[in-house]
Amino acid sequence: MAPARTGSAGDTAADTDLPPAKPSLRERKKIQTRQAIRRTAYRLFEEQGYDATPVDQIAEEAEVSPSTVFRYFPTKEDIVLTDEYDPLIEQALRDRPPGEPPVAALREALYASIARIYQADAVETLQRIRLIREVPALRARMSEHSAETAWLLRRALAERTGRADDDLELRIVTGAMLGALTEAMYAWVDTGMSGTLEDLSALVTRALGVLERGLTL
Amino acid sequence: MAPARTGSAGDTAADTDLPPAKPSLRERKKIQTRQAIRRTAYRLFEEQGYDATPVDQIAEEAEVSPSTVFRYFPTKEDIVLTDEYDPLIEQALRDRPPGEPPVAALREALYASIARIYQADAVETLQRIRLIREVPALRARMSEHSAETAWLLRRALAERTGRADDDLELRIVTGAMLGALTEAMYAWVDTGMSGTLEDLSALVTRALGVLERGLTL
DNA sequence: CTCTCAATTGAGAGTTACTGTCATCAACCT
DNA sequence: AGGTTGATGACAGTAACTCTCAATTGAGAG
Repeated sequence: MAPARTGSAGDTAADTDLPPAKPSLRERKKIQTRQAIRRTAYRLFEEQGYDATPVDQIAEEAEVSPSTVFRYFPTKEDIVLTDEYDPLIEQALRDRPPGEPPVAALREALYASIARIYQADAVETLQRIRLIREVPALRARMSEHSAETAWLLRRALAERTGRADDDLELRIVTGAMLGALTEAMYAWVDTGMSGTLEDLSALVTRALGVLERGLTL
Repeated sequence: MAPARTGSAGDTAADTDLPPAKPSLRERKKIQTRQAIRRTAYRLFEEQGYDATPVDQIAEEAEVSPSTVFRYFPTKEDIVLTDEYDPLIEQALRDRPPGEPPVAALREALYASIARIYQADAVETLQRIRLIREVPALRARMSEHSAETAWLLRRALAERTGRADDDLELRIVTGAMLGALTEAMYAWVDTGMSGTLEDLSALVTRALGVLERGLTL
């Protein structure tokens, strides 16, 4: 559910490959506001807990009106859940050689993506994952989000296998992958997620390994 | 998330195997009220849609106060989502011979359970599934519920494999299974779920087959 | 049968997440 | 500078809950 890069600039002539050229004052202000809201929210969630933090308070401390908060994030949950990872994973998956078997391709694509996401903002990423894990409402919405990721994944796999994208086997494969990876992620959080990046990659390897071995124990 | 069989009678002496003996006037009224609310709600959801049906209206047409509705179902979503399937599946899984490999055991357990659930109230079951599929809020909560089912499944598999119930491989296996099965169920609904029971069983077979074959396509 | 106790219920007030409208104000374009 | 457009804030409204308290009703004792 990426924010779809708020309209305007670039993309008209040859793709210059430098979108962060100078997004116009307006755009910059929007980004600032968005960041202010999210940062304030994360801080308050940390201090008081998610449920105990009303949107009005977030608005007040972020120096915007409640209306504005809802303009930027349709729901309170979205403040935590909105991300731009999906296109990243999708791209990484497309970059894999066509011959590669699906599970292997996904594994490699994930390695690349995880590293990137993690580097972008490690602290906030961890905070996010912890929140998602601990707040039921967020966990619920998250798995909804996963369903969309599954769909995207399916389309990518459909392309590389030449199957229809509503193919049953394909659906099952992506469903299983997502299920396994989600579980692996939660397991990672349970371990205290201290080792961070390496551990997470190792978990992904083990998870996909189990799948490849036909779920034998 | 079974309602835990509302307290009182039976179970004190030898288990007489007839719990529906005579649950006392009070208990019977409670069951009636619960049914009235749920039935009314399902009817209204059918007529007007889930989102367009306020709890107050359900209360009014079910001849109870709004407070009472919330006493019986903590959230509006629970009116649709509350079920008692989990213990059923758990039992069916425990009834399988200990030597059987996990995936096969689950398959057989599911066959038995699906048949039972379906026979209990086919119409309402279909209505439920359709609602869960179509209303985002319900889908989200449902996957939350699945997480609990996964945990239960994990405990059962932990027992029969002698592994710890927080074993990583075990988590991954159950996660993958649930993911695959959920996807299969949605696929079933997508096909118009006309063939109903047989089709569903066939889908389960195919889903678990894919898992056993290591997600090869 | 009645009296007491505990559980169930309904009424009402309050909180919070959202939605929609409208006037204001600031950035963009000419 | 001046008109247009997009962002913002104030406000009113809805609906899902939550809490509290008083009235009712079934359960069990005498």
